[in-house]
Amino acid sequence: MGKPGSHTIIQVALPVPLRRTFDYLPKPDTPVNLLQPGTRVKVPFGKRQLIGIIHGVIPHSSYGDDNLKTITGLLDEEAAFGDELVTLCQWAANYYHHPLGDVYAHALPTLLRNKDDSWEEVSTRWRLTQKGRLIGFDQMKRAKRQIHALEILREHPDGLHQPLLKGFEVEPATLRALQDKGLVEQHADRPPRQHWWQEHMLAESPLTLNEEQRHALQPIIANQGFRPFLLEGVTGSGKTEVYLQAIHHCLQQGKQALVLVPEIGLTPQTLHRFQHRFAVPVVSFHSHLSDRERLTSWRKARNGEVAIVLGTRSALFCPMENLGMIIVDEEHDLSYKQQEGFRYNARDLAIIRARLLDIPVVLGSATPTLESLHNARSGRYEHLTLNRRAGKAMPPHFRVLDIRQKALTHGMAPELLTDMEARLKAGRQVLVFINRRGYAPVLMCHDCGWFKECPHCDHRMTCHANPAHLHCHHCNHQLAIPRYCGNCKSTDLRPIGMGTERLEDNLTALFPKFPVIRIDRDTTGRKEAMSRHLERIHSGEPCILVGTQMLAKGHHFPKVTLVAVCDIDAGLFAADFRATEHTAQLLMQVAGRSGRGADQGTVILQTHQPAHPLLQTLLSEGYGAFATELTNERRLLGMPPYGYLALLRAESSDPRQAAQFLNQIEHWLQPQAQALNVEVWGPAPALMPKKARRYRFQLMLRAEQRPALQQLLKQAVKKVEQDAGHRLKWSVDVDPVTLD
DNA sequence: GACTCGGATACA
DNA sequence: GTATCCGAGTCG
Repeated sequence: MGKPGSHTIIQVALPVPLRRTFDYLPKPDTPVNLLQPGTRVKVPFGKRQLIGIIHGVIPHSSYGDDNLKTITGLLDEEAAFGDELVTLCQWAANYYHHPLGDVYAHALPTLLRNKDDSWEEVSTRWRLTQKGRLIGFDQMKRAKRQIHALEILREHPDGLHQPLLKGFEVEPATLRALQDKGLVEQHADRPPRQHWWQEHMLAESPLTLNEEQRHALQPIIANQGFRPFLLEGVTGSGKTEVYLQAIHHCLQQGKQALVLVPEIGLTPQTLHRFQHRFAVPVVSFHSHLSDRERLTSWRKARNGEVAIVLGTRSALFCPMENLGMIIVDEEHDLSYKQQEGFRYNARDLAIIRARLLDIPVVLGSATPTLESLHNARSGRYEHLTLNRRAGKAMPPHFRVLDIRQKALTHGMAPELLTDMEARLKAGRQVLVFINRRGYAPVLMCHDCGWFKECPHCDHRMTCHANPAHLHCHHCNHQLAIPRYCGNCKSTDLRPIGMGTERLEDNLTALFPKFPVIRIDRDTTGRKEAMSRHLERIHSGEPCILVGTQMLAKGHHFPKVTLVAVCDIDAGLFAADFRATEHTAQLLMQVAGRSGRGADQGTVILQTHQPAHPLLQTLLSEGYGAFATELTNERRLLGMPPYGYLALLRAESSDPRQAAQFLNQIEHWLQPQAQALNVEVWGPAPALMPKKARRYRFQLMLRAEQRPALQQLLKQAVKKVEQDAGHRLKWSVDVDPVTLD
């Protein structure tokens, strides 16, 4: 065990927006083998003390060995990250062109990022010293409390924890006094780790798989080593059962499993399903946990105390002692991509992590992204399909309802209302989907057409009724409802268009005998609110569910036999080139909510574009054919999956500064871009040019090959880092999922 | 990102 | 002469 000599320099990655590491000297007596990459250290940085991560150990610093400061201390005896996570973070920092220290910071639970306590669970016990065991009480004079404490501790030779001692009426002050006399001492010990492994893993017997499911499961469990699978299964085809059995197989090999789910897909039901199936411990890992809870889950996963981690995006970085399989459910879901700061895609990093560990990874979806389908069709992923709904459930029946020239009641055609009424009277439930929160998307002056725009964004304010106010959904700005027009002073202001709140009101008026349950971000703000709604729905009473895409994900409503999509048209003509893909995915998701019980479900789509080719292909030939068509379109445009994109965004409070800056970058970049065969477009205003008082512009980079794009990005980021002033906020987005 | 420094500006 | 704001530079 060597001591650090003059040839030991530690490179530390710090949580600052700088794309380099900083060199430090270790403390003189630190054993070199403790200086492992991934270990947390506290270091002086300017006037501050920061927590950083050891990146590596080198013999000499290019900064000059004599110019270095010495670290304040090592925080962990064992690296917080395992080797594979260190490599994963480095890979990600490199690929997403994000500062390494910040990547590490994202991968650590908050408590470890900001506090310098150890991640090891250490509890201290008070116990007697040799002197304390031998001392006679007559020597203690009048210290009655101290004698009492010594008596208690003599009865407990292994020592006692502070809280227990409190129960024996021993105060901390007394203990400290005894400690000063050398009669008692604190002894740190680690509670014994309870390893998850046990003979019987299952708490309930697995369902019997149908032939399709068996065919899908077989290659996953037969596989040794790294292999990505795309499990494409229509809603209700029993993907989860395949996951569960694949995981069971993995556990039997003595290995843990990591399951990623979308942000709003991690319902208590999902967790319960896993916990009911397995007798071994399952923990969840998501943003609703407190910092302390997150640390506990993290530690248990790291120590091998749990068999399965079920979590959202950030769970990808959960250290696991012996990970054997990763599953990414609903892989098309946008929430896998972080949309600010470190803009990573957890689905893509899951593939990388699996490759580093040489284990299988399963991406599952009813509506895979074009990228994943492309990878599957080209053989990079193994393509597994489930086309039949499991059990008795039948595929839903789609009906396109042409609403051109039709008289609509609150945006709903007469046929739709008749159908709804019939189903409700037959004791069924109906789901009405509308992807707009609030009462109405705009409050407009009937005399002159004026409406209130958000003072900070290029966007109209959404009208909310309960409580009554105007709300900007982009920057959260809120205002009272104006009493008269800001232009002509007329008092005739009218809500135009339909949101969930208004639809709820209207449906309550139309169907007074049936409850209307609205589910959107505004009605599920509190933790229990959602589960209360869900309980009511699952009680099975006939009712109408009104909601946004929150309703579309992960839930199972056996009594719903009709799903109505009020307005699909908006999604068909959005500016973002991925909008049609996302609309189709959402549509299939919503449709999947119906008829999951024994009755066949119906999906009614109201549209002014009944002949729209997307709708035609999607409904008559299914998602696969639709995806093929859209992929061919993308091929002609050179867009993903036939090309790779990156965005260089910049925003400033000055309307011109960001555009000018990007213009400069674009000029500087152009010659190199041409040499690398990368196209640089822009700068163009972002889809929402003004958001939260800032003016936003972006450069788009497109390449046929990833390496060329990466190489250009590297140069671009270096240049931007050099040139961008402090007033300018900028970011890189590799493989953006939205252009906004 | 947090912090310091120094020059420019404002004010008594 | 002193207080204050802002941009630039630095962090090992």
